[in-house]
Amino acid sequence: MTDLRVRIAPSPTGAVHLGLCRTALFNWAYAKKRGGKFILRIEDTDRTRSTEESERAIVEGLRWLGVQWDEGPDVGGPHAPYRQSERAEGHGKQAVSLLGSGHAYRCFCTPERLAEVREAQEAAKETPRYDGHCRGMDGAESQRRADAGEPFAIRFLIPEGSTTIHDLVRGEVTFDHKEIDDWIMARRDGTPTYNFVVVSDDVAMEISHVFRGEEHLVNTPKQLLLYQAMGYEPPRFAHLPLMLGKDRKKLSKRSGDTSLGDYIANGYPKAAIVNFLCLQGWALDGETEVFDVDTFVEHFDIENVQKAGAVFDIDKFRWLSADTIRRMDVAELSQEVAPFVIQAGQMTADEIADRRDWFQRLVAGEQERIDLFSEFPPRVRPFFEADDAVTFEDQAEAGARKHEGRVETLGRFADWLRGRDASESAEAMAAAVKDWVKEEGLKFPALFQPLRCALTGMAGGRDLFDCIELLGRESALARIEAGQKRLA
RNA sequence: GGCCCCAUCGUCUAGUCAGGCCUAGGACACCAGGUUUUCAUCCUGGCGACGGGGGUUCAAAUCCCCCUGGGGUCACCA
Repeated sequence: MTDLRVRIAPSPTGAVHLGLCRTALFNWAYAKKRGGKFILRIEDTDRTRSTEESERAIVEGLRWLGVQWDEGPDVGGPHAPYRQSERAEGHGKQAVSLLGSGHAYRCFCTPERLAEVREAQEAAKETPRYDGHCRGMDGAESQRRADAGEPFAIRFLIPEGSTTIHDLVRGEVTFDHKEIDDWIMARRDGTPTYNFVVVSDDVAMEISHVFRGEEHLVNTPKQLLLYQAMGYEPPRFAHLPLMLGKDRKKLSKRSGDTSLGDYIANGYPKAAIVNFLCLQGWALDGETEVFDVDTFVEHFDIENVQKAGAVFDIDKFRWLSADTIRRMDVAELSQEVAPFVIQAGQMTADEIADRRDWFQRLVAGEQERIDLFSEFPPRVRPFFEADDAVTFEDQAEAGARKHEGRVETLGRFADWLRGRDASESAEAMAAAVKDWVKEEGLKFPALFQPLRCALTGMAGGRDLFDCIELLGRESALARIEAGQKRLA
């Protein structure tokens, strides 16, 4: 049996799309489970659109996700180089040999002529396709014109017949060759095109399985024919269902954020991103929604991949994020949330380190209240405001003002608080205050709403005695005093 | 439009390949209760689907055909 080798071959032409991430995850998991190799190859055949920056983003993004490649442009490997633009030599030789064997031919048609043909076909409501103008050209003439320096592209000659794909998720799919154009393998400038290099490089890198998005299904017969022409055994193919937007069309920027970077910036935990992506087109057992990446690797099989497209459900993604956050331990969550706090200018990295316990306590109180890391800073804003300038949100202030004796109640509470042992825990205080409220003949909201407003300016949130402890008694008392004035 | 793919709750899906265990299971969302100092968490319950029509069969969500619907693709992009 030949070695199991899979690859992901992204083109570095933009942000790291979630679809790429999912395809990478599926390929990687498949290889990992079976002891195969996972290869990263940069498909930069489009020199004008490819950028180094994008390549860097892909390498960083996929690495962040946790998929590790055994061979790639950054780590090298036995089949280097792993950047297609650096493999031109092999491509050129193959094109020439295909020309010699009659599987390909020179096409001297100008882009202008091709455009005219296409326009005429469209006007006649025909399917646009190459009209085969140069297909039957005499070999000698072709050679003569080439020698004379006339520019030409190289087209692959599609023979008569049909091709059947044995797709691992879709079964057999047959294409009549009449439907396939004599496609261009090499442009007039000599550079090879995708359908050509992808086959050439997959052969060179001994790729055994090609798992990619469904949009590539119709390319597959072209590639299969090329494998045949070159005399190589093709890999096994599997076409993954597309990830769809709310509009049920291929997920694109129109329907929302599509790049990995967007979700990282929005504070989705890595585990949630991975988990969610795994659920797009695949399910563990239909019952278990939450699982880690090791479990995914353990259970993933290409045969169990869904055929129908999967609509990207942001609500479920968000829920998965929230669930992941709730299950983290506080130290870990603190670390994840710290960059967002720093970015918001609330604390510096040093301050976070110096006040580690305080910070973790701050985080612990929000663990069940945030769905995304990015939601943390706005929720703890009051803890970074001046005691006499806490931002009162409308709802909080309105709630506080409902209570007639609010100013007096706050005053009496302040007195009560001053009388408590300064080292008393928040838990003990919370218990004690209930008795006090009863003694005072108050209802809970009559104290808690004005108090919460004075302390945090918010209508809801963590336990108030937790707030007091976080603030420190002095600051808490200052806020109550300021609140008495502001709520008068 | 041609070709190709697909079709279970609004969404992600289990069940389909090996027809009966399915009066179709889980999750998100939504609704209603409960817990709670608020918010949130959490718990309980509810709503909710085999696109339609023909077959095959004792029996079909599962097999076959047609229709309908959705998607992909038709570049000297990948």
